Amino acid sequence: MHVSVVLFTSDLRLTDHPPLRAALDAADAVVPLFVRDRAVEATGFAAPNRNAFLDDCLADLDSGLRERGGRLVVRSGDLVAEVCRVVTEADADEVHMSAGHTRFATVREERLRSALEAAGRRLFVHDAVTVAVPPGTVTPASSDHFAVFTPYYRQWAQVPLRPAFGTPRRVSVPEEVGGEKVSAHGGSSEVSPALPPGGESAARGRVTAYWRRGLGAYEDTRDDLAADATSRFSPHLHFGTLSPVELVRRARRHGGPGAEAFVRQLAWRDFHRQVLAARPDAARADYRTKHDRWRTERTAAEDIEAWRTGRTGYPLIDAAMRQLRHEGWMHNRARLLTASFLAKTLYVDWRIGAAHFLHWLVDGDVANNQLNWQWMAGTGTDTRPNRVLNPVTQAKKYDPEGTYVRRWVPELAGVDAPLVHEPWKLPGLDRAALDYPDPVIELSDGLDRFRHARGKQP
DNA sequence: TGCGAATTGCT
DNA sequence: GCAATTCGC
Repeated sequence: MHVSVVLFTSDLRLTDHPPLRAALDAADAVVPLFVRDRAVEATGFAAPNRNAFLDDCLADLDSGLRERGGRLVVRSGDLVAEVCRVVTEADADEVHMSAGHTRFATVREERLRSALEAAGRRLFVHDAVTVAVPPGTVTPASSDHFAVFTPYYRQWAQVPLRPAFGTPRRVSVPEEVGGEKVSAHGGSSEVSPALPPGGESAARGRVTAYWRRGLGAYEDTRDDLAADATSRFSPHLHFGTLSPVELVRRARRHGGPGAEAFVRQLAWRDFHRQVLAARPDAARADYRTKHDRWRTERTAAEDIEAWRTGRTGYPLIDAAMRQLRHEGWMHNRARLLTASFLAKTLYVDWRIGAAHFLHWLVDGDVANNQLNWQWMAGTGTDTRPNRVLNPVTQAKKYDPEGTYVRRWVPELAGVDAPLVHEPWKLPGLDRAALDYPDPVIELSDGLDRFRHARGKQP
């Protein structure tokens, strides 16, 4: 009897899953395996919200497999060692998994390949599972990756997508392979109170609802903070409970300006991945350094703490930072504004902001998070000079009624727009009654105050 | 190789 | 509208 192993990573679904399909085609039985890799903790990118969401994903994957006559095998330890152990126990010939695009993922993949080949087994790594268009598929004439989104997108849009696979009817799993008990997360004090549920079932429910109501209006509503009309697919895309290939295909079939704008945003995921695949160090180092001498924990402790806890005195910034902690999620427009505020207005090292986001975001993703932070900090792929988003101007534009601010900052619940966005302009007595902090910095002198610290090195 | 384009801010 | 930088053709 032929047995193959499907190693699940950031692809926790049964629908449109090329490694699972290939494993089923190659063997009479498969072992669907997930390894809680101890080494992930050491990357510094693991976090309570994502661990809780992951528990939901695994529980749902397990029940999906059980409905099809199988089950999910979960192990803990060193990923390479555990996969080898399972391969031996099941006497499997081959292992199928999807490609990762961080340095951690590619190094781990190579270790696994060597270990398996030494044991006479084969590793198959599948592309186009966690992205629609894999890194390296399209490149500019002069480089191994695109550094500007628009020319990338023009080519990306021309790439023929592979067909989307359906959900397998039956998955038989050999009985002799054992694993840990799988159950949905029980919640803990570390986890955001309004964390969304994980798992492919929840993801597909969200797609159905969004396709019915949200997608058509995406172009017009995606930047409206109060409407909160975005898809909220991001955690599902991060954990792979949704397939990017399937989403792009379905959106294109749907058609219209909303679907087009939505597909364009999905292309940003692939764009950031092809940058990170070519420049893995961009997860921690400047992609294009400007030799900034950032303020740090040591020199800006109070400002950083005010930003983290949502007490900067800029209502929109504070609303967004509180939403992040409460939901483990933040509106994309708010991510740009809070990042600009920390990196450009407070002139704090983007890594400090990126680390805070990765701690709380349930969709926290090395490629998207780090490269978006770099984009906003001016060290990334955006070349435009000194782009500072003004938190008051942007608040009036994207939250004109102040609804978003009042939703997250109860101190300002009784203040109307436009003053809700600049409460320091309220008459003295009204302002004193608010119990809301004064701005940590004047917008006008923000950059000037720190610019002396910024200079080119010889 | 000159030129359009880039999740924009400020006048 | 202009700012004023870099990519990619």
